[in-house]
Amino acid sequence: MRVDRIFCDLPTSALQSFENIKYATAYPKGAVLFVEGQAPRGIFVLCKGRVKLSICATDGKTLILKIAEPGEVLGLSATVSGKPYELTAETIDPCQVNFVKREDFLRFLKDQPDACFKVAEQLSDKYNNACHEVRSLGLSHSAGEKLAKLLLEWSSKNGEAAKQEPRLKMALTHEEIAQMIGTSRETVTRLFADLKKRQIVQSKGSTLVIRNKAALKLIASNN
Amino acid sequence: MRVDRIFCDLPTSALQSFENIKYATAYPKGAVLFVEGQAPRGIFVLCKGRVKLSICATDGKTLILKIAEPGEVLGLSATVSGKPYELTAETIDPCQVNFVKREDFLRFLKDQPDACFKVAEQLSDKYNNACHEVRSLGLSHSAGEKLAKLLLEWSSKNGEAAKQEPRLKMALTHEEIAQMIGTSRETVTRLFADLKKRQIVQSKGSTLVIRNKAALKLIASNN
DNA sequence: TAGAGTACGTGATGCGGGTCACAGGAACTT
DNA sequence: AAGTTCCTGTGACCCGCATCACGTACTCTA
Repeated sequence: MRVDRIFCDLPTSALQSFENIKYATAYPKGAVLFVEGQAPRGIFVLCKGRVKLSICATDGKTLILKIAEPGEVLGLSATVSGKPYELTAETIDPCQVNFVKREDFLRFLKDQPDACFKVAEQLSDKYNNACHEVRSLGLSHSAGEKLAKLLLEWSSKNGEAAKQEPRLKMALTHEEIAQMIGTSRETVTRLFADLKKRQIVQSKGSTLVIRNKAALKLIASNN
Repeated sequence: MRVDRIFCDLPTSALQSFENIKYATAYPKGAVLFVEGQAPRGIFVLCKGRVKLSICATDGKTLILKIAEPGEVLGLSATVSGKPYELTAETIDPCQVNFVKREDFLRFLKDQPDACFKVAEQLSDKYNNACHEVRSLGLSHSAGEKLAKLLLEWSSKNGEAAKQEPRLKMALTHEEIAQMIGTSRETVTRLFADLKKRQIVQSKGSTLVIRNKAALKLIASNN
């Protein structure tokens, strides 16, 4: 039942030393694991619950980069490089987290080459995601396009991938969705209204049904 | 005279094995090292010259992420993770490059824990940069703000950091600058015109003089 | 059951900046 | 010296969407 999957296929000796340095912790909903700009204290392996990762500007404007799910390692790059956390992590569910102090973690990496390689892989993944984010922010123009992409991405995560009329429960407010695609709350509302009018989606209570996946893909790709 | 600085403070045994797997190569100006979407062939350690890193949309719109300088390792994350290159690398000077094949490099990492840690650090740095890019794309609004930031960044790299009237030679066209800050060529032209009219910068031939650094910082920060 | 707080829906308005179109300049070719 | 090609400058136009300013609905607490 290991949830810190990143290290789970390591030799047992390595697993053991990881067990020795980790602190199992629980956080309530709305807790802040770390804030952008802080000196790195260590890594947080998310075992249960979801964590919102965001950056924000001086004027309060916020951009949500992703919602982290169990299995992810948070604060990894800052901890490795020693530079400040580059984003803010805040729980949006009650969470179960394994924390490892920076010094302990660095020592662990020096001692366990296999773990070090795993970390490199993790970091590559994170970099990849960041590049996708850059692409969508820098090249996708219309807000509608980004919303369509987001909906498709969600539907593919929910195990509803295959169905041609995927359902997904909207766990986020319009405000938060707006912060994910870098637009305003009102625009998100209007976009949803438009999608409904065009019969592309349909909302039943708090779940959203994608009635016309093809049309949504058309909006997402290209113009 | 080691230019692949990332590995230069490794034990000599590690250095030696790196020497054995690297291919020293020269590229002319305008050569393409790799293209986004390609399967990773390996890493490119840039020793001399500059390389333009960009992503581009289906419609041809391009975003320049950065201009890599000697000492940087290109294609690292793709090579480590095995996923496709996430961006395109194209030389803009004649370049001297050390190439290492993916399999050789992975074996090298497995054998040399110290190198592996260095790589993790490198990846963290890259991730950091990507986060800054995301921040500037997602939160900085006006094109003017981004241009000001870019100019300040350049002036600080040129050893002209301290001077209060830094000079910098414009090696890029307006078109390329536009692609760096995600705007159109015409907007860049207009922004420069405006900065000149307001006596903030001044151009002498192909070099640009920043006459009012404070004003430029004001534009860059905040609004 | 009233009131407060938070999310949603929608019109009116205005600005940033993308796009088009064209006119000088500068630099390289033959 | 004339032609090509690439860069720069500038005006006109217009569209997406941020912002403001409401009104409505739903939930939570007292």
